[in-house]
Amino acid sequence: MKARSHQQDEQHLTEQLGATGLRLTPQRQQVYDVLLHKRDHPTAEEVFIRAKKAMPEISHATVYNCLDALVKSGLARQVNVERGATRFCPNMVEHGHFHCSACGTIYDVGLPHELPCVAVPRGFKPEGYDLTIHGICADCTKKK
Amino acid sequence: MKARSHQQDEQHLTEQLGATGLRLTPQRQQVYDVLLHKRDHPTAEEVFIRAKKAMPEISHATVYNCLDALVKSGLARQVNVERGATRFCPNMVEHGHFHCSACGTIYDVGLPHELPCVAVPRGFKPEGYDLTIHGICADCTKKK
DNA sequence: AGGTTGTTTAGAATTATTCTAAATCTTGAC
DNA sequence: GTCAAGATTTAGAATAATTCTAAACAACCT
Repeated sequence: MKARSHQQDEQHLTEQLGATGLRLTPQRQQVYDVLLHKRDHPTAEEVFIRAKKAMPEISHATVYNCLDALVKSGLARQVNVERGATRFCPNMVEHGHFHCSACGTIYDVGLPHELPCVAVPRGFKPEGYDLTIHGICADCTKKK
Repeated sequence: MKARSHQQDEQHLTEQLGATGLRLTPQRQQVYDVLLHKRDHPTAEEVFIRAKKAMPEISHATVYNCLDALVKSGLARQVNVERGATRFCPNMVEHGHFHCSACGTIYDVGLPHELPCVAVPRGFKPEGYDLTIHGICADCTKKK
């Protein structure tokens, strides 16, 4: 994993947001920091709780707004593996997700390189894809 | 597509539900009929509205219960492509989904046969996977 | 400075889903 | 067949997830 200085980080954020016509605000910075800090695919609610520790005045709606801004700018991905709250993931390297149906944990997993050979019907313009594998993770397999 | 007689259908339902310890009830039959009738990946709410036409007394909670029963018994799949209500799909042949980010429509798409070569970490037990392709469908590409 | 536009805020509103307790139905034991 | 046990349905309340609204604030351009 290539480390990035704080300053580089900030510049990266500013650039990516800027390219989408959005500004880098302290709130967006904070929400992004939360995502980077613990990469456990938190829900918006969890991000809200964590962000409040460093920025107690931040509001619910702002967290949703910031998350949307990050997703639109290509700084984070939305992850929907099951009914319930959407989760967020700052890992923008191409990867899939393993969803443990026993404990609910979501793990990032690598993808084979030749995946995008899926045939979409004529005229359809694919822009990206999500792959989720459902099953039982190593921890839960052991416990049982 | 192989057609099935109504009677075969009913037997299939009874068997699949029975294998999961569940009964075939008129409500479950009705909900399944709704899914089969129009395969547009409806939300639970939409299924509720459609089911009510034939069975006005059916309740909200029952539709959720029935959908869960069908999913548990392998008669339908849940589809989560974005934030918002979960959708349902009675197509149990292996396939992926194309989600049009312009109109929101979800299309079933075929999958290449050698897909499951994704490497999951040691100790993980994969049981199934979902593939969603995001992009613009043919209709929306034309319109623009 | 002044106007415009983008962003945040608190809280209300809406949407999606689950829960609860009572009523109803099925099934198996007698 | 009748009855108890367990499964299912129902209406409505409760909860969870997300979006909306209007006012305040901030940054940017001139």
